[in-house]
Amino acid sequence: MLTSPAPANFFKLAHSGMYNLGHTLECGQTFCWLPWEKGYLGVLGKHAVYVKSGSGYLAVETNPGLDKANITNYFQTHINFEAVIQSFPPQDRYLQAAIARYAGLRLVRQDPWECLASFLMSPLKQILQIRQVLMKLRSTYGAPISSFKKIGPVLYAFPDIPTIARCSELDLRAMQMGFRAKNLLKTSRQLESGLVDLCRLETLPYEEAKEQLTKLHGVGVKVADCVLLFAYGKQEAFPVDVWIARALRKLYFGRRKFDLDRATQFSKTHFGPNGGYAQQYLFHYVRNNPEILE
DNA sequence: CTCCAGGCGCCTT
DNA sequence: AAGGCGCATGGA
Repeated sequence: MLTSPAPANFFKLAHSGMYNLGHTLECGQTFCWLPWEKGYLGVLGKHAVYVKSGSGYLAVETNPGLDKANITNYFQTHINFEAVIQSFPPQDRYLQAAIARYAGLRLVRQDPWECLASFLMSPLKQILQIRQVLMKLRSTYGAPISSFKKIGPVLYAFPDIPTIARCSELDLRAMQMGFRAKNLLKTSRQLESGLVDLCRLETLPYEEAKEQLTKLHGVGVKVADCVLLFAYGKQEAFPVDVWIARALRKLYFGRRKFDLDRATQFSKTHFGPNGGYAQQYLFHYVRNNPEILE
């Protein structure tokens, strides 16, 4: 019997406000989407996904197994995006410039384990290298996925916690992750032992969820904030990395004393409860226009 | 060649 | 409590 191409399901996700897929999928919140034809090719759970922009909607093509709720949850097409943008201080010319330049950059809602493992790779590594490490991890330890695209890259699911936990540190180092191998391995084993329950964090307020995440080896406040923002939708999470620290210092603090606590406090009073969204705009803005910080 | 990358844990004072 | 230091690897 001849194998026919895997069937595909189609979804149309309407959204209000702008939605720029390029800015959204290449701003550094996620690492494994591939530009493909006129959209992006990626994986949600165990399923291949192809997404492209329409006028006022996202057109999504998947192989069977994902329903519309799964996909909507990832792309967050249901949120009131205009309200988020309008919650920011109108007199902040830097943030407003970032919002204008990268209009339609959205936060998505990632799988917590994949997001956590991804940002465990981030310390002292460039985004390009993070992508490469994660792609190699997927193709080595992830389950291959049948794509509905006749021609295209082979896709792999993100390896689950037990799969990583069974690896040795040397196995993981072979993925070029260097000293981060121990952090990923130890965290996977801590999660398997039940030290932290990633599912339960969904129900906890921001501060308590952060306390849980930072119990994991290799997870400090920055990585925890990324996971809280990008996987749990805690929009008050404000990850302070080298770029954001530079931006805040240069653009907002002037000669005032700067440290992590002051930065966090500033994010609350200046940007408000959607500070994480502002952070991602500023991050993408200064990273792509570093002359702003000169 | 040197410098730096979406930091963190651990060790000193 | 606060500050210093090493860490793997590769791109610029």
